[in-house]
Order: sequence, then structure tokens, then C-alpha cells
Amino acid sequence: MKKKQSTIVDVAKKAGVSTKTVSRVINNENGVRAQTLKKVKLAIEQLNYRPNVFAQSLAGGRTRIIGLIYDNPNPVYISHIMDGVLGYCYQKEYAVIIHPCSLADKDYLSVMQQLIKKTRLTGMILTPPLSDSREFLNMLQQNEIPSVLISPGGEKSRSDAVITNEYEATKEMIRYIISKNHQKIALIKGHPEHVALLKRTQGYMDAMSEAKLEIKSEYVIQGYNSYESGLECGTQLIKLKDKPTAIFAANDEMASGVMKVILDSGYEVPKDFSIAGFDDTPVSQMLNPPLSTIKQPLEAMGELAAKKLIAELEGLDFFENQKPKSSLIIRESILER
Amino acid sequence: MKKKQSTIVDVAKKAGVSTKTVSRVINNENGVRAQTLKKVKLAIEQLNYRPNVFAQSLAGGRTRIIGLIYDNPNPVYISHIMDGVLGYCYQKEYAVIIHPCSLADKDYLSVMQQLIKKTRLTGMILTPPLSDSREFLNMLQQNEIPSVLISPGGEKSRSDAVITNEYEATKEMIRYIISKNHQKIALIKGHPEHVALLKRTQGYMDAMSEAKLEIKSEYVIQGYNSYESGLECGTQLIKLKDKPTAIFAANDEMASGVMKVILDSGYEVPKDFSIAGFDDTPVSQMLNPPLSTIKQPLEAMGELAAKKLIAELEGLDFFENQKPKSSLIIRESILER
DNA sequence: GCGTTGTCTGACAGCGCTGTCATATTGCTT
DNA sequence: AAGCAATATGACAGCGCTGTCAGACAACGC
Repeated sequence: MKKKQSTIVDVAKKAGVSTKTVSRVINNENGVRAQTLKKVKLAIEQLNYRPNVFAQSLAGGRTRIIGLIYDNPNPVYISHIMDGVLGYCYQKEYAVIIHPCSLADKDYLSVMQQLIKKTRLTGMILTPPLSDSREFLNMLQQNEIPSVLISPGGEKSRSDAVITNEYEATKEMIRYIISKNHQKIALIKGHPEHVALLKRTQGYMDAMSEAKLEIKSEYVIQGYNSYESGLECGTQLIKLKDKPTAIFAANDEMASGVMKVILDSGYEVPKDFSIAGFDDTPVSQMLNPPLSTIKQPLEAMGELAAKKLIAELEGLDFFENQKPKSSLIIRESILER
Repeated sequence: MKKKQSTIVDVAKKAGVSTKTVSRVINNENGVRAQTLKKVKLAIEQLNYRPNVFAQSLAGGRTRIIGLIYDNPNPVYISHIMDGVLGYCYQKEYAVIIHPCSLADKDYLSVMQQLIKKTRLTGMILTPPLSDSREFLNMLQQNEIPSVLISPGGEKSRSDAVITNEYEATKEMIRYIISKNHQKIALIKGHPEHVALLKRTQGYMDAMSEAKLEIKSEYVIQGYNSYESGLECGTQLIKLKDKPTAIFAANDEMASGVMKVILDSGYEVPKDFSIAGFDDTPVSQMLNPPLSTIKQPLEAMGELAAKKLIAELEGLDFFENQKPKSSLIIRESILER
């Protein structure tokens, strides 16, 4: 039994048209009469035909490969984004090249350029903090590689970006904490080079202002996203004479470090300090007490990114201007005063 | 300026040979005189020539695509394995298709078969628990897809498997606990369907026997790998009249659940109970107290898997029979009695 | 030197598709 | 009904490579 895949020639024959017309159909080109279209689609269906990507790429010079590039120490983050991207791309028959990229590496730009050449990918999805590298974006533009940015921090909301309501969610979290009668709320800021995390800072600021609460400068501490950084920030905070009663950290790792310091110093969470984080990494559930945090819809974001990119690649308009929503996860680390 | 990639024709011309001979060189075929080989290699170098994968695939019918398939709820695990695989494959100019696959899904086999057809991949790397699915392996064999298994649980050590010294490492951990004067050591077993985790159980058993310690049946509890499962197992354990003094869980999630229950019940860790886990997930560091655990060299394992697979695909022998080593990470969750 | 193995090398077709451009068909206009 | 633009379709070359098979060349024995 011959189990050879059917080719475009088979389809053309069956539909009684030329291969070029079949080609038009599979590429959604216009200039095909509705009637012809139907015939061809039927033939494709009946033969269970799938275009050979390699032939397409070779002949057309364009590949169906997109890159998902990351420089993020948090595997959980990437992994969820990835799930969303892969799911959609698989269904659209796009291949995804996943590749790390370290901004710390001096010639990361040329490494990326090589990647593009080598794999001939035609589009890229960038996760933070890459999505805020102006250099990177310029390079992509020069190479004519369309891109979609996940959670870029930049001010202007571009059409090629996937964002979520981090800002609003942070605000909501702070409001929630305030509603529990906290007034002295500290903030551990995210890594200064991760522009995206600025939104979280801003959310804190605005929620505090709205509630007419004082933002004491000693309550706002610069963190660097790591657990260790949380340790340091926590140490600073509990040394304060006038201690805060609640602490919001821009990510779970830092929140976790803060909690550790507090606990080790003989204080209790949430009795002495309420704590909240951001990201809902697995650790937040397992901490003791479990950490209140904010969960981003990462998988949905990944999927949306892929949708936008592929729409752009195929020259389709994509107006579905949705914005996946982040949500509060309230656990035991926050107590009413 | 024409920045077109050079093709095999350019190389052939430059080297003064036919394209076929160049083809022979890039594919490591034999039957090329040393002298010719050198000429061609030089030309390739000078022109900075890279074969076009699409043309190769189209003409040769064989692709340079391998699949990395997983059904593992632990993103951290996958992500490290992935890093290893990607790194090596990138350098060998192989593309990697990463794809989830749920054993729970009734027709996962046909889904995988479709994946193979669709992407025309030529080799697969399976992570646990997939690496223990006989069905899956049979299917691959029928489709003539070579595969490499990561940490298969099966008895016989196959050449196409990447394993680490989980068994020995577990034993070592138990010995370490024993050396801290613990005698009543409990075990939370891994999910029964994850055959790979049996090795951890076995390590526990053998270490206990060697030390001539009794393995009380009530100290050996069946867990299911999750945090929640750890919660349940912990609850059982502390209800015991004759309580263990140390608990080894087959993964960090369960260890973390156990710890939570113990702490919530007013006991202290490690004062009342010493605890150890397995995997060194990020959470283990952030737990309070930080968890002693075992770290597998996941990235090295991923790389080794890719090496083995590619060697097989290219018909090379691969004798480097290394076995990446797992190592103990001792933190504060274990105390001398 | 000649025939006889082997060992290298090259000519050429064709993998499955798309771009180009020419040709056929349709729909309008007058 | 003829004329013309607009639209739809097809013929064909060629993308860059590898498989097949035949031909060239070297090595060896007699």
C-alpha cells in the first residue's frame, strides 16, 4: 500500500484546475472565483492534502517559522507563554523556534541576527525584558522581521504588543490591602531595567494617591527581582523605626525573600506584616503562609501574541483588540488590621 | 550590494567540483578523497556557505527536525531539559519542535502520529512519564522514528536512554539523614504511574536495609506528586502514634505539602521533623526552612539526549557513555537528633 | 601492458511548491 | 453586438538540494 502524501498536483488534477490555482487557494490569495474555490477546497479535503512546508519555503522564499525569544530567569513564566504560542502555531501550521537570548551578552544582537539568517524565520515574539530593547527592535526592523511584543513597558501602546492590565491589577491589589485598614504600605520595586515592571510601581503609586495615603520614600525600595534581592529589601524594611504594616513586592520571588527575613526575625506574617507579590508562581501557593499575588493570563497572552504575529505575516487585519485580564489571588498573607 | 546566501552551486564552482561532491561533503558521506574534501571544505568556509535546510529536506525526504515531547506538570523541569536540547541542536543546525502530549488524552497516540506526519520530524526525545509508555514507543518504532528517552523507569538500561544516578543519590540522601541519627524515616512515594520515580523508592529501601533499619509499612505512603498530595500524606504521617523523625518525599512539591501540614499542626521543622525532597525546584530554596533536596543535572541530560539522538540519526556511533550526576543540596530542613 | 576490480566523481532529473507572465474568461459600456 | 477593462486561470521555470546511475580514474595482479 502506497501511503504517500498527496501533493498539489493530485489536488489540481482532482479539482480539474492548475496547480497554481490550488496554490492560490491554500495561500488565501484573492482572484479565485467562489465556485473554483469550493471545488479546490473539496479536493483538498477529500485527499486530506497538506502542503509540504519545505517545498513552500524553498519555492516561495518565505518560511512559516517564527521565533519565541526570551531572556527571563523565570522558567514558569516562559513555559506558560510558550504553551499559548505553541498551541496556536501548531494549529496554524507554523513552526516555532524557541531561543534564549541574553541581553547581558555583548553581541546578543549579532547572535540574533545569525539566528534569523540561519533559521530564516519570518517573525518574532519577544518576551520582557527583550520587548523593551530599542536596539533589538531596530535590528528587527532593519531585517524586516515583523514582531509582537509581550508586556512592553514603553509608554505608547503599539498595535503589535500584547499587554494585560498589570497596572489596574496592581492598583486593585493595593486597594484591597488598603481596604484591610493598612495605611503604611511599602513597595519593593522591580528591576530597574525591566521597564515592564514600572507599571506595577505606577499602580502602587496611583492607588496610594487615590486613597490619599502618604508614600514615604523609605517605604519604596529598589529590588532586583530575585529572592536574594527580596532578602535585602526585607532587611531594610524591618530596620525602619516606623515600620510598614503591609508590603507589596513587584514579583513573588522578592515577596518570598521579604517573607523569609520577616519570619526569621521573629515577626509573623500576616500578623505583623501583610505581604503580597506578583506572578502567582508555584512557590506562592507553597509559602507559609501562602502568598497573595496577582496572576497574569500568560497562556492567553502567548496565544494572542501568536495570533497577532501570524495575522500580520499573512497580511490579515486583526482587530480583536482584546486584553487578557490579570486577576488577584488572595491567600493568607494579608490580614485585616 | 547583493547579500544573497551562497548556494551549493557557488561552492561547487569555487572548489572546481560538482555539486554532488559538495553534497557528499556536507553530509559526511564517504567516498571523497582527502584532497577533494579539503578543497571543498575550504570553499565552504570562504563563502560562509550554509546548506538550505528546506532544499535538503525537499530533495532528500529527510528533515533535520526533532521533537521534544513532554507531559509533565513541572515547567521548571521541562524548561531546563529544553535548554540543554536547544543548545546542542542549535549548534548542530537541527530544529526542535516542542510539543506537549497528555497521556490522559485517550487518543494521544494518534495526535502524536499526526504531529509526526505534519512536521515530518525524524527523531524524538521523550521526557518522563512519556518515556515509559510502551504504546508510545511501539508507535514510534512502527513509524520508524528513532527516539531517546529521558529517565525511563524500565528495568533494562537501553542505549537510547539518558539516565542519572537518581537511585544512588536518593540512597545517599537517606544515608545522610541516617548519619544525623534518624532511624524512623518515612517515605512519600512518587506517583505510581511514573515508573521513573520507582528508583527513588528503591534508593530509600536499599539505604534503609543497608543500615539495618526497619521499614515500617505505615512510614511508606503513596503520594501523587502534587502539593495537595503532600498535604494529605503529611496529615497521615503526623496522625501516627509512633511518628517518624524524618520524611523523604519523592519530589519537592510533596515535601512542601508535608512541611506545610507539619508547620500548621504546631510542629517545627526541622526540630520535630526533618524533611527532604527531590528536584531542587526553585521553591525548595524559598521554603521556610529551606528544603534539603536532590538536584538533577537537567540541562546536561537534555544535551546528552540531543547528542545521542542526533548521533543515531546521522548514523554515528556514540560511545560516550556518560551519566550526568545528581547531587545533594543540603539546606536547613534536616537536623541532627 | 592489459584486464579487472575497486574507488571517486559528475550529469541530470526531480522533490513540491510559488512567482512571473501570458492567456482566457467575464462583466460592463456603448 | 462590439469593444474594453477587469478579473480569473494556467504554463512553465526554477528555488537548492540529493538520489541514481553511469563514467572516469587508480590500483593491482598477471
